[in-house]
Amino acid sequence: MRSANEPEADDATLVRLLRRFTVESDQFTRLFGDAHGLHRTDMNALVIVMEATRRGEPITPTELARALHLSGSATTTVLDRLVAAGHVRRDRDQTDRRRIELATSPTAMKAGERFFRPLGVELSRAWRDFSDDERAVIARFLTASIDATAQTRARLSQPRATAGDEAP
Amino acid sequence: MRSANEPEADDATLVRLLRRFTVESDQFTRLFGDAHGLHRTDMNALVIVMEATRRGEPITPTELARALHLSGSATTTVLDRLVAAGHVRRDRDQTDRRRIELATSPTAMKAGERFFRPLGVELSRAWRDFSDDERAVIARFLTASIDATAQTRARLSQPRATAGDEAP
DNA sequence: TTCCGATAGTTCGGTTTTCGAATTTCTGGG
DNA sequence: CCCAGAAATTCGAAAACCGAACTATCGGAA
Repeated sequence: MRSANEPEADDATLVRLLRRFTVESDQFTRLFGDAHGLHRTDMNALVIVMEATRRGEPITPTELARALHLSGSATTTVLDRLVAAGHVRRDRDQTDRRRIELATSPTAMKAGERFFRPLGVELSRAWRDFSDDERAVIARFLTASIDATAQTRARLSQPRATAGDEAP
Repeated sequence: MRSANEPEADDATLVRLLRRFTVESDQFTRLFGDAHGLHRTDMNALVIVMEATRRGEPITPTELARALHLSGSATTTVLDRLVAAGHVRRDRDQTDRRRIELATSPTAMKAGERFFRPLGVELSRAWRDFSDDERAVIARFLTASIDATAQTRARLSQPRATAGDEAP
């Protein structure tokens, strides 16, 4: 289709574009936080709890702490803020009464949807001209990039053996 | 090329993949911060200063504060930390002696390159099978997504007129 | 059953980050 | 020369975060 007339997209260009997208995306979510009196950590926590709620697998404070790379005590205060603001509810697990299941309130869910809807609409508009084949290419690209990043991170965070042996 | 046998990539799927990439990318940079005793804000600041230095357009503390969405005083202490750690240098502008130009030290630059090199290598490996045409599609997709996000953000942060009029 | 170690979550005191309000130094015009 | 404004910093005060101690609960073992 379009080999000439198109700016060449070498590896460095793709990296640059991905970086620009991540910072732009970050700025957008920060806008939501500013509009609702939530700073970065609260935003991240709310998104994670929302995602878990929507998926039907409610998250616990300990799991949230791990996801946020935050201490347990700091996570408690984060949840205190979110609960005080009416965005999150703490539900005790009845089978194991030590555990607590976090749930997002319907109002917070609605607020989030209302805020992110315009972005979804605009993205859909920006993507409407991509064919199924092109979408498949893009999905393949993103999946490969995610896997490469996760794999490199796992390798760098676990500099166990340099080669060969695995099992004890 | 590949219409069947490929998982369908509708809008929701692409959004999900983009989100997964941003969080994965975030985790990776956080790993660098942990390895060098830098928390989130210091990392962000260092990356911004690095980018400006590499581009040959050194950034000032005020611009950095705006980029970080941070107050001026907080930015000063961030810079104090980065300077104390030997990562950043403050150079007074000679033509306007009020201003200060930030510059990253060569050691910090090298450390950053050494750390992010493995990721670049892995990404290049993950992307090596994409043709020039496919890369063009991906670049077009990313550019469109960046523009859509930036445009939506600008619109939501400036709810001036609902329709029609622009110029005074 | 009762006891004990482990687990989930919170509370508490202390350190680090961030902010808003001065303060200092410098520029550019009137 | 003088003054409004800009750039960066300093100075308390408020907020976020952490590590350790604490409470409540579960799951077995004696």
